[in-house]
This record gives sequence, C-alpha cells and structure tokens, in this order.
Amino acid sequence: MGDGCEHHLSDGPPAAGDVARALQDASRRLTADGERMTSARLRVLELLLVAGEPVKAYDLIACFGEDGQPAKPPTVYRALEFLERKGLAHRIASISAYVACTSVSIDHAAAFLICDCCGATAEVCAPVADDLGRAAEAAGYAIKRTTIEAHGRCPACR
Amino acid sequence: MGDGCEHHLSDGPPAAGDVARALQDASRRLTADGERMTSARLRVLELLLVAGEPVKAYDLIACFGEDGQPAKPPTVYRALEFLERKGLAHRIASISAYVACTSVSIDHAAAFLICDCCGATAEVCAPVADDLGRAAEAAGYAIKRTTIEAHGRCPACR
DNA sequence: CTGGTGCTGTTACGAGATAACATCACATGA
DNA sequence: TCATGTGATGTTATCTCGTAACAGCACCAG
Repeated sequence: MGDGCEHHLSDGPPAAGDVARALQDASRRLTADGERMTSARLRVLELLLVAGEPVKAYDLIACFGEDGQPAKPPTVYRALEFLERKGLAHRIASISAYVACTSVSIDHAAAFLICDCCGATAEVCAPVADDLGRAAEAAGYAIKRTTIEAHGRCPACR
Repeated sequence: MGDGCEHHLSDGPPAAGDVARALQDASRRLTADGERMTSARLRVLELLLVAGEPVKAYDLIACFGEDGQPAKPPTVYRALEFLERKGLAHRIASISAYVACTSVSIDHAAAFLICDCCGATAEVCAPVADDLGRAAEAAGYAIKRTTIEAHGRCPACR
C-alpha cells in the first residue's frame, strides 16, 4: 500500500468477472490434478485475486469471513501453503506478503518487481532465473527454488 | 543448520586471524567513511563472521554478551541495519537470517545460493542482477534494491 | 559550554508463523 | 454397508521476528 503517494494504476484489482473466471480455471485445474479446491483455499485465492497486489497474511486473516469474522491463522497459512505449492500464489519474502500468480506458464520460477511507493507488483518471468541457474551450476549447487525480488518505483510513481 | 545431514565443508567458520583482520578492515573503512564502528556493531559483525553462515537475529541476540548475557533486540537489529546499509552484511529474506558480506566489491547487489541441507551459503556476484535490471527496465520500473536467493543443495550435500 | 546529531538502553508491543492435537470428510476396498 | 486410511479442518497455545516510543548519553561544531 502507498506510504505517501497514491498513483497506483498498474495491475490493480481486476474486474469481478475476471476474478470469477480465474477462480473457476483454478478449480478445474486442481480437480483435474486430483486435488481438492476447498472453501478455505478458494476464499484465500479470491482475496488475493481481488486485491491484485501483495497482501499480508494477517490482512487475509482479518477479511476471511464473508461476514467479517476473522479466520484462525493456521486456516489461512495452510491455504497459502497449498496455493503456493500448486503455483497459484507466491510468497514475497522481502515484504512477507502473498500474491496471486499471474503467470500463464505453469512451471513458475517467478521474479517480482515491487514498487516501494504504491505497492504495485509485476510478476516477470523466465530469463532472470536462467542466469542464476548458471551461477549456481558454476558453484556446484543444485537449485530447487528461487526467490527473486526487485524493489524500486513503478512507471506511475517515478 | 543441518536438518538431517552433517556434511558442511563449504565456507564454514574462518580462522580466528581472518576474523580479526576482517574486523579491522571494516573498522578502517568505516572510520574513513566518517562512520563510527561502535562496540555493538563490531560485536554483531564478529558474530556473523565467526559463524560463517547465515545466523538468525535471535541467535545473535542470545550470544551477544561476551559473558553470556543476551542483548535486547533493538541493539542487534540496529547494528544489523547499519551493517547492511554499509554493505558489510546482508539479510537473507527467504530464511529471515543475516550473513556477513564476503564480496570484495563494495557496491554489492548480491545473490545467494543456500543449501537447505546443511545451511551453507555462497554469495555470488554481479551477472545475475543485470538480467533482472533489464527485465525491470522493460517493465518501466526503476530498481533500487534486489533480493536474489536460490535454495537447493550444496556440492557437499548432493 | 551549548546545542545538534547520532548512538544506546529499556520497556513494551505488534506482526508473522507454526506446533500439537482433536475432529471431520471422503474415497476405496472388503 | 461398513471399516479404514488419508488428507483437510478447527482450536488452542506458543514461538519467532521485528519495531515503536522515549529517555539518556557521547561527541563534534560553533
């Protein structure tokens, strides 16, 4: 969220229809995968999609209930872990927040550009991780998972 | 720290002489810079150097006093913030830990390879961040700071 | 010796995340 | 149909991580 300025054009919350469609797509993909899209998982994904930007876990916890009832932390953390495992969401470690995955490709390895001014984030793909992979190989490391996050200012806030 | 195996050859704790030398170098560089290398900062840097791998903030807090007395959290967090600002230490966001900077070049933008098995980390430099910079430019973002971390297995643990 | 600036000490608390255990839902095979 | 195993959830409690706020001190510049 904005600390000072309020530009915020980029990404942003999508139309309601888009969210519904994304939720349906996700559900279908999961059931096809033999996984269960339970109500808690669906709700957390919905909240992430509606936000359209990184959200703190405790913000999710606070708005979890349709009626305004908060959830218990494990409920939300379990859903987040599941969504992340399935590539439907990502944790952004540098700000301890979570965001719905916007990348089309299933096999992720995402990188994020994060605006310190308005909070907008862009998920960028591919080329970044390659470089890192090469460096890892040179050092003899076998990589399983990457965290790639760049902080700065988005086009609107510059 | 190792969760299961205990290989752990890489990096590791350096000889006492090396630590002393690194501390002196750091002190000189700071005073030349017009900064003060106070006892708390020196102590935290020493603990990081001796460990030779990422250390949790509360572990630093616990071993802070020479006599075994723990420090108060702000003491350590302030020192860490300072050391990070000066490029003498880095925070590793994906595991909420801190590590002394091993890179020779002053102007950092470091990337880390972290072994999930034994905890060893390698700090790799340069080429990685370039790629990310290009992606950012394409998206119109101006980057100030990056977090690049890869998890996997080190040569010894593979 | 006076004021400003930056560092330290201390208390208290807010935010982030997980352990442990009981219970429930549901598919599968006897 | 019922037994059973697996995975999801509910609940309590706790742990870890990090910071706000304020008082006091150290040191340098004028």
